[in-house]
Amino acid sequence: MAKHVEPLPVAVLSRSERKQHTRERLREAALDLLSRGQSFPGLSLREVTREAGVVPTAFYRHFRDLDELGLSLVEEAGLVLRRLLREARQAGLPTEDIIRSSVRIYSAYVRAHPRQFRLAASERAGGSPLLRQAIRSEVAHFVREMAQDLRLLGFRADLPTADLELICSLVVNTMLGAAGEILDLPEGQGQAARELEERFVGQLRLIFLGAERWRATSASGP
Amino acid sequence: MAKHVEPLPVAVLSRSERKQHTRERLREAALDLLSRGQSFPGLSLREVTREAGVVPTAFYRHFRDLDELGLSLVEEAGLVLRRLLREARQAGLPTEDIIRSSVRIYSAYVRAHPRQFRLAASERAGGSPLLRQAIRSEVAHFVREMAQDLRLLGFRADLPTADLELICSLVVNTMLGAAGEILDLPEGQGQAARELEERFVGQLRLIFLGAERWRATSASGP
DNA sequence: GTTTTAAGTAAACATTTGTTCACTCAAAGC
DNA sequence: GCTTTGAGTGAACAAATGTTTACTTAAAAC
Repeated sequence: MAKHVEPLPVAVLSRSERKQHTRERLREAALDLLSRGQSFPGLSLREVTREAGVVPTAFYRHFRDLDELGLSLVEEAGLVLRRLLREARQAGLPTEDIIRSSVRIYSAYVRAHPRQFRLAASERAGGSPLLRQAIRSEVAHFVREMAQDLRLLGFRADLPTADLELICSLVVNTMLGAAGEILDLPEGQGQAARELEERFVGQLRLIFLGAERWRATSASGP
Repeated sequence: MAKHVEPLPVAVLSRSERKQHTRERLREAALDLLSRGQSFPGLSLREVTREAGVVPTAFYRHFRDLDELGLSLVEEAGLVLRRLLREARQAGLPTEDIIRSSVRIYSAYVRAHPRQFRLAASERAGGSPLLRQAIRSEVAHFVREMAQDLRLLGFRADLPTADLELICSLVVNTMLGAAGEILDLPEGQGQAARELEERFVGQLRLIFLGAERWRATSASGP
């Protein structure tokens, strides 16, 4: 008749700390379910609370409904994305083959944050209209930052910002598409992973090849 | 006390015709729900049968479960996609600005088959693993056909097929992404639609600019 | 030390879900 | 014409869903 295993030394936590902790558990639970093949509109509130080890009604102490939880997850995914950019910025430009090494780094980063990338990649087009819109807005934000970075790097300094953003938007679309496929690889498929990476490298190369020859659109003049 | 409105002159149909007809109603119902904001994993069997005007149990006379229905929808979407290619082939090359006019045609085609394109665009990354895989396979098929078409048109005749497919895969990714956004436009937003189209045209231009300069990968030699 | 507050619990609810079973009844097969 | 077949019905089920309502109980406020 073991009643209840005390999950953690709980007494040391303040009330608000405890609250934030279960809130986190709920978010984690949803993320786990999502990366276990579920998709967001297929989630149920009770499922999430069950996974979090919490009674269903406790959910309402933290979120109005599942959509609100989802939005907070999207926000976090946006942070993860932008952190990627920041790290890439600090790493500076590698010497040799910049695209290939970027893809390697990106690939590792995706695998290090599978749940956020799966969320971003798979609910970007599917899912509830609310989440979709939120993700689009995060992606747009990311694209703007990336374009700004290209500008700081002096890449195609002659182009107007809108053109740089057009290029970056293409890159990001390709990146997120690749993320979805990377995460679908049945782990340990080294060969398939390498082919995928090869294609990804090729596509980015193609894009930048186009970007180098790109001539400014007429949008900059009256 | 109106019992039941006789929906159609039913007596003239043979048994198998009637069966195929309700099967079609079920598929139509699912497509309608999907393009009304629902996503596939959020669909319920009863919901579909309700929309189709049929009792829930009738569903099992046509499909084992929702996944089977979904697969048949994906198959149809694949047909629609490939029909697009065939029509483009017959239309031949327009004289002036080939990319812009292609985008116009594509855009109209997407709006003419919104449900199939929404399915393809939104369940390609999200949704159930089964549907996702099926859609990926349809898309791959489409990419191969498109590459073959480029070959027949004499575009970059020097490149190996794998490279043409790499290019086409990039194009198709961009196309499907654009389809998702086109369908999300709150109808009547002419300005937004034009901006979207402009970006779409730009990205394709960029891709083909890169494709023209592309140099064959080393994969062709031993 | 007493009172207040609020995170989490427990029970109960009205719906909705997927699936079963036995049934009708009209077309198809003979 | 009689029999067989099978698409669609209707009732019933166990299970799961979202949400409300009243409750415990320990930290926070005084």
